[in-house]
Amino acid sequence: MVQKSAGKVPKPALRGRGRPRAFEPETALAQAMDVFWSDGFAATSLDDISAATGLNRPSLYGAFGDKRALYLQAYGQYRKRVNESFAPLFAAREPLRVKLRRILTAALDLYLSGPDGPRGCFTVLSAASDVISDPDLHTLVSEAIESTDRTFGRLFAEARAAGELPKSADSRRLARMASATIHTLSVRARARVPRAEIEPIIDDAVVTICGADSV
Amino acid sequence: MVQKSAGKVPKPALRGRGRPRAFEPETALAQAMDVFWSDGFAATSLDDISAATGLNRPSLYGAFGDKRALYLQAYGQYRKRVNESFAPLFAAREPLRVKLRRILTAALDLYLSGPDGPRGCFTVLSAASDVISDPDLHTLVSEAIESTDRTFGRLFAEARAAGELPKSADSRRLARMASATIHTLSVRARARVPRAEIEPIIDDAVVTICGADSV
DNA sequence: CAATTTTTGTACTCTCTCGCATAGAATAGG
DNA sequence: CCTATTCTATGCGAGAGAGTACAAAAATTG
Repeated sequence: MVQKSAGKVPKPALRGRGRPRAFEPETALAQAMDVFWSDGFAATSLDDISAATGLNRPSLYGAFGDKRALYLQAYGQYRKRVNESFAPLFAAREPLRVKLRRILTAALDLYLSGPDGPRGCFTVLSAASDVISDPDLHTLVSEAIESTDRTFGRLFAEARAAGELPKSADSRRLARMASATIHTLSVRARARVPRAEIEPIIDDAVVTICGADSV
Repeated sequence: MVQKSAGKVPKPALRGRGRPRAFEPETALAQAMDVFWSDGFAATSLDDISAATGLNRPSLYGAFGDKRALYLQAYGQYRKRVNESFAPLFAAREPLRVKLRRILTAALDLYLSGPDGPRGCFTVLSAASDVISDPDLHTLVSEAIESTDRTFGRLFAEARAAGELPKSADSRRLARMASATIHTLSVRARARVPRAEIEPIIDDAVVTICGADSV
């Protein structure tokens, strides 16, 4: 079996004694993530992942452990990638109103993306999964939710300090509302609500959080 | 096998020719709903449902059809029951602020309830499920989301007509925000966020929608 | 080149699960 | 009382799925 990705050669660095891996774990994990993200933990078989990655099951076990461990690592990679791709949007030097709109629109783009239709937010899906009763996944998901709240909270706190929000603004409260927007975007995207019906929600959130000013 | 419910005797009305049912379909459906609601479609086996209802699989097939049909009917019953239990809250003659708080609190109560920990909203779970690609379930879930939006929309339109909201209020926009609150409550409840950390979100929503007035 | 180590691929086992076939039980009609 | 009809219960069969054993392959080290 051969990994189904571009002909990237696995980094030869740090190779040990035996036969070298014929695949990049990062790539395989990304491909596994795609399947779990579409179908969820229970409905995804290791054969599905084997097909998606081009690896056979023993290689998957050798590299990642059992199905549960693989899911946790795939979800971990999702969080890492999402954090990396959103960080510049949060750090941008733009008016709050513009920045918030860009962030929410990027989230909607992400949730509507997918090879076989919209997939929503992997964190929301993981919370909905039956595996949420697993303590390790529960920890990851809780952290993800809190992290989103905190990241929005910092954004609004800084905006208030910069005079973009009234002094009376409660940054944690605004952050919870932004997170709520994220969650409703995910639910509606996954439910295949047409994009045109979802986009007004972004307007709602921007107006509610930043005020009904012009522009 | 005997149905595991209180000793309710099945209604003898409308019985046909052959051997009568030894169980009430409504009760069995409610028990099946409980299992699906906790674990989702894929992670629930018919043996799980058989154990929960006390019926054996052929009886389930005879009464409801296959697993997918059973899920659809269980979810249908969920919607029916939820609609029935929330209707009086929407119809109550109370100030909007009080009414909205009662509705959102009842939703949170529902989402935190469950024999084995909080379960969230069945509609959100169904949207997150892999079965959302099934056209029939997709239709039911879309209807449920729209129905919630519309019900809140009517509430706010009437409140505006009664002078409880400013004439400038956009009832559909406010309805989307109330639905977003519902969705974030579900996600956080299912993720086992402690109730005390979720409740402020209800305050946020009431303030955002009804204004920051006293009381 | 031989020995060692690690990965790969095939094939296997064991369990779970869906759906159904079939026989027995309970009821209504004649 | 006998037959037709409908439900219950045991259990089968085919298949999917998770995890692993084992041998072959590919690399490093001496």
